[in-house]
Amino acid sequence: MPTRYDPLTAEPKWRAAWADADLYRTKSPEEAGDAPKAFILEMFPYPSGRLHMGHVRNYAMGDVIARHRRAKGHNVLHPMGWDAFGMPAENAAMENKVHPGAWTYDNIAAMKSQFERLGLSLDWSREFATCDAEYYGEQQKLFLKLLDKGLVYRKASKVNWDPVDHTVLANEQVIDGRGWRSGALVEQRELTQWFFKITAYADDLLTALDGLDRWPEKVRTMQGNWIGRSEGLQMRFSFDQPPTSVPPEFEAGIEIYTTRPDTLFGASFLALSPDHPLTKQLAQQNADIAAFRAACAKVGTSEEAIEKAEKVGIDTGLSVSHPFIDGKTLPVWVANFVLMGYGTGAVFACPAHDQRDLDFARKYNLPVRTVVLPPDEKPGDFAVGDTAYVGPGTLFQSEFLDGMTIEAAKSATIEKIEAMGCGQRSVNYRLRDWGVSRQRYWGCPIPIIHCDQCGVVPVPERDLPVRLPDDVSFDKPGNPLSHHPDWADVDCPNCGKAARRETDTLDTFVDSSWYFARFASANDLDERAYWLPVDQYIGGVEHAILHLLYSRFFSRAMRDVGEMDLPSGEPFAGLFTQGMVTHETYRSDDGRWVSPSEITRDGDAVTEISTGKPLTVGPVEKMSKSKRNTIDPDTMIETFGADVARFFTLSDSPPERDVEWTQSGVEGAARFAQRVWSLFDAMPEDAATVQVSGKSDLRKYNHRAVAAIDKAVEDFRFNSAVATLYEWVSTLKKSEQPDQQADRAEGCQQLARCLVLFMPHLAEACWHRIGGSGLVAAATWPDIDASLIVDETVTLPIQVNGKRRSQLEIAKDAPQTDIEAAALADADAASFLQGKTVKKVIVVPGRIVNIVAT
RNA sequence: GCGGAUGUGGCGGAAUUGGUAGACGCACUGGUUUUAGGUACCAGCGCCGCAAGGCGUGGGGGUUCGAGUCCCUCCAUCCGCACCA
Repeated sequence: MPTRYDPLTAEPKWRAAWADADLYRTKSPEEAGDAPKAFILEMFPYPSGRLHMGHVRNYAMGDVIARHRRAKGHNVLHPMGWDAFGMPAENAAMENKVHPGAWTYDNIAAMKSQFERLGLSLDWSREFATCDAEYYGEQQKLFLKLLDKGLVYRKASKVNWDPVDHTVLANEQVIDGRGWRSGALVEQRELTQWFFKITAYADDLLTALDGLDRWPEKVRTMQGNWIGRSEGLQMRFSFDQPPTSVPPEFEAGIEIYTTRPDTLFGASFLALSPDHPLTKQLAQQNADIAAFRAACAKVGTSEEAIEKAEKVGIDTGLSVSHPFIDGKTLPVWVANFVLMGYGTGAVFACPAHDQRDLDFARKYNLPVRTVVLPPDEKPGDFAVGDTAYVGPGTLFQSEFLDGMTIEAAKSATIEKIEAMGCGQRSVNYRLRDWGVSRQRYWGCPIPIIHCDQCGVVPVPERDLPVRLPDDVSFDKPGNPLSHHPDWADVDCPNCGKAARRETDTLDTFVDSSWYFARFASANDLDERAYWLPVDQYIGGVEHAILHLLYSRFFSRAMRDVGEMDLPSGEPFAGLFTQGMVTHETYRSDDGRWVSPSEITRDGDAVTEISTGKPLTVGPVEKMSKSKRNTIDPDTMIETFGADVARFFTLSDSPPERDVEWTQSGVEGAARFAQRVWSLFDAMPEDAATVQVSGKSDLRKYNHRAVAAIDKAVEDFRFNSAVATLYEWVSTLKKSEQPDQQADRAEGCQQLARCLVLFMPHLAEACWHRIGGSGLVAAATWPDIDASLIVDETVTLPIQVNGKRRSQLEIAKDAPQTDIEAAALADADAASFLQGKTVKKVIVVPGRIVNIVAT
């Protein structure tokens, strides 16, 4: 009597069995012996309180890898924790009058129970939350070590101020001029902030990208662009004015940076940023310049502003001397398109060969002088109109550079400037130092005390961790720590006088920049050198720049302060970025978004259940609360079981691409689960003990299926592995002949051990059903008999003039002449050769035969 | 503007050393069983054509005995960065 598999009763039972067996506990290096280590890590979640399908997909992928490695004899570290500091907890505190800590730990408890229902092979013994004082205390120690090493510093700087969240944002957190969380237009403010000196590693962070061969090309490119290295010349233009007209600090001249020193003879003016120190000085004496600066500040950094920003400027009245042309002077302008944050905040403009400079020159009638001659142009004829020439060519109208290529001219110019002593070859990066001060409560306190006498004093190690106070109020905007009545009041550790704690906390990206190292050295074991780097890291591509770059910086910084034995400084040897889980959207006539749980579908027609009215089916989009197109993992688990939910997220699309959640697709996965069960349910109860030999077609198929799944998992082609599982189950179900039963039993033994990566509970039930010993979750990967993978005979397609016409069965090692003869003798092929002369027969052994005839 | 990817049936996708295009799943069609329905099982399913056959991997061109795969070119979509000198 066939039975049905009931995941709701089976899944908790097998999870309990795994827990009893303590299967997923990480072994120490000593216990592991010669077994290779495998640190498999998925980006740890923010404890929002609810798991979403994106989590399920992410952790299902990591679980496949972890289980695969474990089955292949690796010592696996597969931990989980919580990225627990951040704004949502404070928002909850403001809205619901709950303490951020209580809110966070409640969420963690709720999410952990959801996690447990998924049946992931995680070692929870290393769990921590970044808001645990033990964790952030260690982070404070790290901060002080980096401070000591000069990798942390304080400076007054213009910052991105989020007027809604009342906090500072890193450049990376400003998207289109708006705060990445609040969406509010960001303002510029001048504050004293703590910075991590990520630029100290700019060059290494860039060049080391080449070595990250198990990272997606896309991520490496994005990081490369973000770091943005450029090579050029930094040089000084001296003023030709009498000294009195120039502010004293700038008497030496104006420093500029350029990547096109070859165009120096085409220079027509200098342009200063509105925020350049010289501009500020001049603004104090010149009302027009002051007004111009004010106008630029108002434009801000909003999307539209930059989009339309016309190039505007103002003449300072100053002029500088051209370094190579005696008596030639260049006017100095202030221009809105020059950024203070890049290079020196001042440029020389060569309008003929730079579009921005050209736009500006045309507007203000400044000279345009060409110095690079395109190939095929004659010196007399060549001129630029409204489009600058930026292509290749040779130098002309440039004295000693005439006739040189651009590259040669760059070098020659730099050498000459260096010889003249007014500049040098220089490398510039787009990357800025990382501002980490945040005016928030729910973050890691910066372990610093400000003393009127002693200045900035680190909190002594014995006083760490600097704990967050519990008694805080959120009724005022801004930082609750600075509103606290006495938390900040301390005695200076140096002189003992009354002093004040730093009330800023660290950017939460700091918390996630080294958590992997904490996992590696949990339980007071210093196993960092053993476990690091992470062998396989898996997470969303949205972290391609920030989190991954900061982590790479931190690993280097920690290495350099002796916190981590990781010579390369690379924390993640392998990185995989998975796609999102998407769903159709539904909208009612009156514009409401309608949840998938509130609809019925008949073919293409979708109806809202409550109103009975038709809905418009919108585009497939990332699951989000705002579009109401989310599917709740809990509901799925209660309906189909965790295995089916996990399986579906891996089955339909390649893992790096988005997967569309569909009801019918999930039902297909659920049907598959039942088919698997019915296969095993029809097997003898001792099928797991059957041993076979021989070379039947079914045995060959079984062993090839194992090999195919092995390879697909290895290559992150989970959807292909799933396809093989489907096919394999169908093949085994059809193998009903009496003489196939032993081989079928072997296939089932192997299938259970492959399936356990994807549907661990079901695989366990199947394994048990056929009398498998122990737990299949603890079983080793099936051995493959290599002799079964290769065929003695092969089926070769026969092509005539490149089109497949027939096929032939022939011994694998048949000589080419035999194959050729067999192909020419083939009746089907012959019918296509009538009236033609065979010119040539191409035999690719084991692949194909192609008869060329005319 | 710069950089990166992607483009294959009605849909998601497979084909990963240049060698049988469309595996597997979804949807759909027909059938069997049971039934109130779902379930389960069998068969079919790129396009044109009665067939023989022809045509087919975004468009066009090329290399090759042979191209989804390599080269050139154009188009479309998505993602990232964006006044970086």
